[in-house]
Amino acid sequence: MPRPRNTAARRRQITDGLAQVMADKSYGQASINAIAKAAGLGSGLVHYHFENKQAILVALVERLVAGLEARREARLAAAGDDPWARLDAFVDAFAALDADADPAAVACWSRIGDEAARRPEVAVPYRAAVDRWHGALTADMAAVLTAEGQPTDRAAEAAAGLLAAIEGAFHLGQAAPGIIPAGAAAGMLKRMARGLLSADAAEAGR
Amino acid sequence: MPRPRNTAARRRQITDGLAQVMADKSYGQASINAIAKAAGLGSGLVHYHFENKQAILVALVERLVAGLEARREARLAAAGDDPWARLDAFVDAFAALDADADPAAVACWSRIGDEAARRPEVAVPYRAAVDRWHGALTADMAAVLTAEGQPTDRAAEAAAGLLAAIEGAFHLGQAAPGIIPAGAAAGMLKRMARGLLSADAAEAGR
Amino acid sequence: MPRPRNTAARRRQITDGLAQVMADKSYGQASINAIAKAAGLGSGLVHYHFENKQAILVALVERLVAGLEARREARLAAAGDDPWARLDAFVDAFAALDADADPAAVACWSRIGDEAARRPEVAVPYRAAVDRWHGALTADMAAVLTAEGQPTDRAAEAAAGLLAAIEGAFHLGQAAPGIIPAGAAAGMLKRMARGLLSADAAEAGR
Amino acid sequence: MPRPRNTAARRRQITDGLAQVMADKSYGQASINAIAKAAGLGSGLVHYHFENKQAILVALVERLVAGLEARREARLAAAGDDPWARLDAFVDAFAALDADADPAAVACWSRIGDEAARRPEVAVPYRAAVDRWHGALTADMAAVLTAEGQPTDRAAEAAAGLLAAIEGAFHLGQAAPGIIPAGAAAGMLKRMARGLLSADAAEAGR
DNA sequence: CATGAATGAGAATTCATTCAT
DNA sequence: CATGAATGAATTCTCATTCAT
Repeated sequence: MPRPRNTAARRRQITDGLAQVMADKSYGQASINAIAKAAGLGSGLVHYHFENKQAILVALVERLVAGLEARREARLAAAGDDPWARLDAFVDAFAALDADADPAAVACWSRIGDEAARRPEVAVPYRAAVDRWHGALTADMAAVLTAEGQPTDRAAEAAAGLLAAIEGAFHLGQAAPGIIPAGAAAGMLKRMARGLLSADAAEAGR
Repeated sequence: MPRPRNTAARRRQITDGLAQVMADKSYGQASINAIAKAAGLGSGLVHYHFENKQAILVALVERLVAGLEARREARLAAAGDDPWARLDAFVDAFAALDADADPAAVACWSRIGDEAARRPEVAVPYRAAVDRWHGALTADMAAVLTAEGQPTDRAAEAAAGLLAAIEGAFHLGQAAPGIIPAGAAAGMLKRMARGLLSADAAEAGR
Repeated sequence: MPRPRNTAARRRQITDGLAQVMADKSYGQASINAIAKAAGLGSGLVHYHFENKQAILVALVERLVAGLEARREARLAAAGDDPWARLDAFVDAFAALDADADPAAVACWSRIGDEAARRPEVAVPYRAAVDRWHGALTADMAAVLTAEGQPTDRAAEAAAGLLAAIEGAFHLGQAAPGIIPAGAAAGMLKRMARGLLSADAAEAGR
Repeated sequence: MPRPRNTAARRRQITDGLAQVMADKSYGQASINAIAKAAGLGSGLVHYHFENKQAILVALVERLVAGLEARREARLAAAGDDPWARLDAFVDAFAALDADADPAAVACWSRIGDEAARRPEVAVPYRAAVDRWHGALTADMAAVLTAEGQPTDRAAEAAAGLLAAIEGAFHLGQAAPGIIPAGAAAGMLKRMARGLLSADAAEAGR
């Protein structure tokens, strides 16, 4: 009659705690004590459930990625096969993160890329997600280009551009709040996507 | 006969040191000792020339901003009054940072927005620069829209979108190297700018 | 119907676990969790069977001592009353620890003296055993000296010397493996014992 | 006009502090704070002068080894070429450690072998010293055997035996104080050396 | 008896900042 | 101005011990 296992719930509490702290502080400033306090747990328990601090960040990245992908899946189901609708589903999945109930997630995501650039363990799930998204976007964009009778060789680059714009919207939203009007992000990103795929604009930038 | 003043040179050495260290580590991980070593100076000297560590970051932000604005000024002179050329000058000024000799500056800039979001002192010069650029871009974009007979009310939002995309290109370049093909950033950004300003795309995103 | 008692078996499992862990780590580095894992038990159970961590070490010392004395008893039975044979039985009992199946015990023993020097509770059984062995050795050595017509006043000192050499063989075997050739320890120790008891060598060291 | 360098003196203070603490506690129990207090320094300074705690131990080992070798050199000069005298010089160099002013060094040395067995960095200087001493002892013992017309093939093993006995005298002196009478160690060890080299004893241990 | 979660004190280590020279 | 030593608080991590089940 041992105490029932609750590792999954505790790990979730702790990653939530990190997300809350990272809404105000950087990952480096998020002390284990602050995370534990935000999670309502003793500090020793954090290291009982996680090997080290970085492992919490990795788990948080995995959770945020899974959440984003779940949002996208939900919207893709409604989009059917229309390639523009599929692109919009992608953008909306990210923009909805902003609109939805989890402001901590937004603040975190804008910081995670930087941590990934310096910490190989964090880079693994981050980069895997980015590559997955880049592949999916490239396919959707190629479908758009094909439907419009254009060559598809610019699809990968255009997908990278849209990813960059999405990431940038998160970052700018954190670093310079108010510059992007509330609710404007999704429309902005869709217009940029259209610019990336437009035949007219193809010659811009030589 | 007083020793000749060399404060300006020393401050430059030290901000350079910070930039070098921040190419590999986050600001939080950049210790004063590491900065001093990268600058080729004794560690005690750092606090003689700077009140505290954050002041170095502020000075670095100011220097990077000044550099970017100098690049833009140089290109604007060549652009004359053509509004599209002025927009391209903006994009090129940032993209050139990438192409130019200073990879440390690129790595730093992608990190500075995050620090600005958490540190009021850093936010001051960062936000001032972003606001300045946003105003200039808004004006340039309004000029484009006017020239094309469109209403200018979307100019501010479009300017925010382009800024976001520029920032995003820096961030994605650091966090997921290789996703954006080398040399492709400027063209990508210009196409996105055209998308933001296109009459056709105006209805995208409802 | 009460659950059958298994305390003795559990205590044995746990002291075995400590011995295994101490073959690789020092006592200080042997955590309760590691001991429990090596014993194949849950960590909470350790403190059910032992008051505290040090009690495990004390129990282990008692077990190793009992094992050594059992080996000596077995060999003494074969040695009869011949004083040289009794001395050899002592040496062989220790050297056999080395040759026998329990390398963990060897590694432990070389560490236990050090712990005994710092922890009174551990010192109690350790010191008692050493004193017992010293007394037995002194008697055996006195018998040898008497048989050879020499005075017995050097017996106690000689016994201490042999004990030191035995301990030293364990320590050196751990700290500098290979210095003592495999299988050479027993012969070496017996020759040293003869040196300690030799009439010729009596004047050495003034 | 910088503050004068005093790193060497500080490192010496700190290794002395470790030696003092290790007279009462094991290395594992010797906290940085305790070492710093024993050295009369702030705890932060310890890590300014040493990379980490283990580096202090390594430096201490090197210092103790150097001290022992200096003692031996001094005695060797007086011993001339007489092989017995050279052997006695070795034993006396170690036994004098006991008699001399530094009881902390004795307590440390008895512990260092154990640490060396578990920590590769500590093993390097320890093992190097042991190998050096083993080589020197082997040569001296071979000279003795040659002078007495015996074959020299047992010299290396005899040297290992004497080293073991010396180490054992340190350990037993710590773990069971009083067993070895004060001042008796050197004579004991010399008699054991004679036993190891005696023609009569050669057949002992079969 | 048994399990594994929980606690909290203490350990090593880092580092911005201050100071003596 | 400049150097590098010194300080002490903060941080991550470990772990014996206790507890709920």
